Amino acid sequence: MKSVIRKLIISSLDKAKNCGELELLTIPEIVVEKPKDDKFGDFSTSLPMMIAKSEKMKPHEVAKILSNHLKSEENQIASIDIAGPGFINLKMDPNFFLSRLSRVAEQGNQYGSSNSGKGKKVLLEFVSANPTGPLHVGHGRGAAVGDMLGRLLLLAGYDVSTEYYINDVGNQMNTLGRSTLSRYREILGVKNEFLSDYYQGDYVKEIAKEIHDKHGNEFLDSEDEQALPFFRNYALNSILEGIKTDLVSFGVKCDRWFSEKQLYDEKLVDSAVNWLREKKYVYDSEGAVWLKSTVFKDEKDRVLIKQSGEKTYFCSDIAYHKNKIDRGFEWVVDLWGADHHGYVPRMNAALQAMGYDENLFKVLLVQFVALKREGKKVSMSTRSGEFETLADVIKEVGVDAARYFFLMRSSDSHLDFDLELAKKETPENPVFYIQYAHARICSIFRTAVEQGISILDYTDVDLRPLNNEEEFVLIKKILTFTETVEKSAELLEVHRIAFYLQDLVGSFHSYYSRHRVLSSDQCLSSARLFLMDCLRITIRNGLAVMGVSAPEKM
RNA sequence: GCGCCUGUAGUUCAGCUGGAUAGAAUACCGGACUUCGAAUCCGUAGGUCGCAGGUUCGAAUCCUGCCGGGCGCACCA
Repeated sequence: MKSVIRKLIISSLDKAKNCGELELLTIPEIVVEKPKDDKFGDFSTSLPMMIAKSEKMKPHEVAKILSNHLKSEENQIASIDIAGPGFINLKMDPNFFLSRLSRVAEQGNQYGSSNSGKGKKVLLEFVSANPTGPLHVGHGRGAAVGDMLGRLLLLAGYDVSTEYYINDVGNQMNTLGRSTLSRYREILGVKNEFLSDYYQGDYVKEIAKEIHDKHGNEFLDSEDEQALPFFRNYALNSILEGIKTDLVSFGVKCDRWFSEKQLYDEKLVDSAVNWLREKKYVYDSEGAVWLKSTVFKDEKDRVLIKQSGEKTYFCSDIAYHKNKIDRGFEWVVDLWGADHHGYVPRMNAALQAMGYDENLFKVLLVQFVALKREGKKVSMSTRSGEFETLADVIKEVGVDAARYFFLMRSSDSHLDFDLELAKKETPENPVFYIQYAHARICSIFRTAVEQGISILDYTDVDLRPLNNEEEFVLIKKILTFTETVEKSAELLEVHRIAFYLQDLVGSFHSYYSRHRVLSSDQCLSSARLFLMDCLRITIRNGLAVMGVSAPEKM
């Protein structure tokens, strides 16, 4: 909607320039806003104040010129005012909104989609939790945010793929193997020490038990080095399967599972290092191989290959990101837990060393989740084994509430997840408030059918009976859905949709309590039903992009 | 010590690429069901936007300093 207004303003700027009334050597970005107070109209722009200085005119004079041109522009504008220090306020003709409302029903499940992403190829990497234990709530937030971003970018016209990077090599895999082997030996009653840096969680015992069930005492006399590969791989696969299952049951879709091991097998890590060496950003020192990341604002140079000859995690991660870009992605977005933020500068440095534009790569940091139960924080630590798993949370509060709670806050703010609140089926719980609205609208349609009131198609319905204030509040909010999606996608800010829905649905409940949709007036009933249909579509599509269900009955 | 995030109503949070009187939810209090779902609505009240300077027509928003909270600063991943 705002883009329509923006076009009108640009057109009147052109006219003013052609008439010689304005010089317009430079034109700033044209900002169209919805004024906070409705009495200022439907749209406003502060443009006169922004260009007054360069035009050497007073804001009011600029506003006068522009508003004269706007007047002749369109019959869609009901009135134009110049207000305050130099705002232009526009009030639109009711038909401006009504004609756009028809398109909502026409688009149906596609309403909200646009081409603002212009088919840009985006790769979203998210979760990528080390396969050394089950997903916990922190991963859950990353999963929910990443999955929603995928849906959001798709809706906004980006060509998006999602990926999970599996760290299936390195020390932690060995530790996992040793942990499992040690538990296995415990089952066999073989004396051995379970070291403090082993993975403490009970899931390791369960995996060991599974191995014992299938293989009995087959590894009773095996030396560590003989047995470890088997235990490592078994545990890895078992945990990975668990992660996949958790994600599926959380409604999270992942297009590709990318293995770190595969990067090594295909020699992509070596070639990335060699490539950087050719570019003179790699040097040898103290028996190790280093990247000159300080050239690109990292605080110190980083080791790629250790004295031992092993490659660092950073090293293969460079190869991975190079690979992403080689696959043709134009925007590479990573979601990381906030505890990895110190890693951002070195990754940026690595990509710049490889010669890529710094806008190509973007890290979105997802802040921590503080799980609360009856006001008390629940602690999370993989090592101690006292963590709250994602699966447990889903089991307790359900997928819808869990996803909604993860998605209702800005990713870069710390999240208090109140388990008791998420479980409540009362209006304090925001997700129920929205779902209830949807169910309530569906109920109106059921009643309409019972009463034999006809539900007209968008091509047949006469919307003119829609004329009260609350109806227009609703209509205007429905019509901002698409731009909310676009903005949310562009800024990678998922929480905007939750706030939008909360606001939209609040207006609905308020409307509902003041006006009857169904009455003896057929024309009025049809028009209002149509409005309800558009609203239902918007709520459903909004919840869908969050991955939350829109129940017809509750 | 250095770096990143953060500080807005009792609480949880929006608003942050500068705009008009700083918003919502929740809690508290007071109202509203013969009529489409009261899982709802309406109303009252609640604020030195952490503090202090600066930039300008205009600052919660940008800059600087300070204070408080979270998280990082590995030849771990």
